[in-house]
Amino acid sequence: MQQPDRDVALLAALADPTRLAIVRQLGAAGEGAVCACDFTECCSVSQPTISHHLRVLREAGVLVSERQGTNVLYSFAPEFRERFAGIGASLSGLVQVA
Amino acid sequence: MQQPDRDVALLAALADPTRLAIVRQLGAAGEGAVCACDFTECCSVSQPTISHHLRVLREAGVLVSERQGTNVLYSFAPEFRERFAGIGASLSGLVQVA
DNA sequence: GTCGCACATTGATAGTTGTCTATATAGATG
DNA sequence: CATCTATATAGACAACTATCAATGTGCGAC
Repeated sequence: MQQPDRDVALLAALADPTRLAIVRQLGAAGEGAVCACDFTECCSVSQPTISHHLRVLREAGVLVSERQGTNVLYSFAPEFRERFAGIGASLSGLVQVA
Repeated sequence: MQQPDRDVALLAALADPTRLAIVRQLGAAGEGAVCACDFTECCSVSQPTISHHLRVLREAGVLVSERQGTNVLYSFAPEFRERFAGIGASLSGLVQVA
């Protein structure tokens, strides 16, 4: 065991079929935010489970949330793309353009 | 889209501190291959544990192995960089160039 | 052959995690 | 206030996984 690695946490957050489906749905939606209620369709899991996965993605720095009335809108964290690309670069000299 | 399982497996393979350290050490070594015996230093885990992690990375398509006498050399799988970049692209429209 | 080295496999165990049901909170509305 | 809707949290449980000690396998040297 070593000190908490932020990159490991980011990769672990994405390394789940439900969470990857959530993030892909958000990516397909473009730059905008998506209501939490819209994530219940894509994956056949219960609402609390979706909420749990959204929390994991939030705490890993993948997503950010914003209340709007009774709904909660989710969008990519500002630093996410750069961080993911940075991991690729550190792994294999991958060069990336946002 | 249709087969998130392979991508999930790739991300899960990288989402471990020991395995990420292995892959980073390999990335730092440039294009060449690295002997399995050289991975025992970076992480304070036993030899069977390293062997287990190398197997996970191999089966996920991150690394390939090649025997050379009593040693086993590990290097990046040919498709790894492209696959990792493709995941980033599918997530957030990230464009990456190898 | 057999000895020693490098790596892989097995079996067991402790810790982590994804999932559920049940319940709680926050906000809008009448 | 009462109530409905949309998320979040709590607690429990099954499944998975990282790890180790012990053992097995493959290869070169003597």
